[in-house]
Amino acid sequence: MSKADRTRQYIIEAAAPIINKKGMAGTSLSDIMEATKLAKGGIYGNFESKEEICVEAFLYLRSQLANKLDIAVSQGKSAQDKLFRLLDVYQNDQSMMEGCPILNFGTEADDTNPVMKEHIKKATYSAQRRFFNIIEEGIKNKELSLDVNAEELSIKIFAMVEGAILCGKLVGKQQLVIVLDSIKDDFKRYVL
Amino acid sequence: MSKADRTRQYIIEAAAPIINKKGMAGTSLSDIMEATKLAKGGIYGNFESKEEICVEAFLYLRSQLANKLDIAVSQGKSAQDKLFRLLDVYQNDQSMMEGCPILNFGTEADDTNPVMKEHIKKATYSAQRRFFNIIEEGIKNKELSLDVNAEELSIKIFAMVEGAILCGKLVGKQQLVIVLDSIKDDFKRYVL
DNA sequence: TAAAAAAAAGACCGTTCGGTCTAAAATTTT
DNA sequence: AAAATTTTAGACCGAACGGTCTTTTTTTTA
Repeated sequence: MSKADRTRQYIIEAAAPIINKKGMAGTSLSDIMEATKLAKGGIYGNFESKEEICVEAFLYLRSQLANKLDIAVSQGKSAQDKLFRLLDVYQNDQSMMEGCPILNFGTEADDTNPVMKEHIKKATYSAQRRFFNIIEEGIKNKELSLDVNAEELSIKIFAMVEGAILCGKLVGKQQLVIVLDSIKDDFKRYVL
Repeated sequence: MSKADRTRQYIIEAAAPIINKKGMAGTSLSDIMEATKLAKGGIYGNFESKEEICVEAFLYLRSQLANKLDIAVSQGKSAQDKLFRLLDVYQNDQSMMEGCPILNFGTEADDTNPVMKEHIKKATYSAQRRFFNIIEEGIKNKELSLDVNAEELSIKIFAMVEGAILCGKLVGKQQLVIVLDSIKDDFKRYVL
């Protein structure tokens, strides 16, 4: 790994939380210079635009979160256990404190930035697929009622989680907890 | 209504959809000048900062949407009818096409703009209260099961709606429809 | 309709923006 | 360790930013 590769990664990791918090338009190059303690040359030697940094920052945050979620799922012993552990990451993980990157980047990019939007769309699909896989496997293993529609339910749960995160940020964490708990309660109805 | 009052309102109405779409940081004064066909003096004679325009734009969008939602509710003949009409506005109304202002402004303001955040918090409460009132009245009128928790359910439905709008923007309208339909299905379980 | 008051135009301000480029510094290769 | 290469610093660029102020135009009052 060359010096440049390490610096590039360092910049991404330093910039990502700032961009996630202040938004893409709201984050200036000087914010990134300050966070990295690097001068302009150090930044632009490794990236060709602010936009590229934003894209990489999103991909980084998304993969960080995805790793944690995947680990939580893999530790679950049943469909219900997997789902509950997954939701607990959304509820408690430190890196979620500044909000889900899909939510933060998604609301800003949807109307303005087609490249970014495509990345976010893919991230959304894969987040939904994580729920889908749990449900489908649960059905296959006869843990869950046969009449659950895995596709619809996974989309619904994803929407609730994102809505819950929004409520949590706007009103207070108690609303996040209320919604995530009610996802769990709803899910139990399908467990055989 | 003085000329200034009319111009002020005109600026708000012209700027609001742009700010809703491009974000507060992403909307420049020249964007607003272009949309209003007004010069700087015309803008700054009526507002003292871009921030003030953003706040007024949010309050305008919020009240426009609230009116439509309130009308839909008032036309409903039962708790279920009221809720379904309300959800149909979220699903079909033209002004929703560029996204819910609570979602758009909320994700941007939560970490950066305390004044704005307070307005959004209030808007969130009142959006949740609209669901709450329908549910509580439904219980009172013996249309709904006594064991529904109106507070939790209203928060949950709100979260689902916001999540649904996000999914609709990121992936496609079909996901909005799937989630809103499943809110309806869930609700029917409580109808006596 | 003339005088007074209010509102809008647009030149202007300093600052910050994203981005470039050369020279210096650090790293890598030999 | 010396030479060659890569990487970083930071001065510099034009453009665009939010915001001010004086002048002109429009509206209101008399």
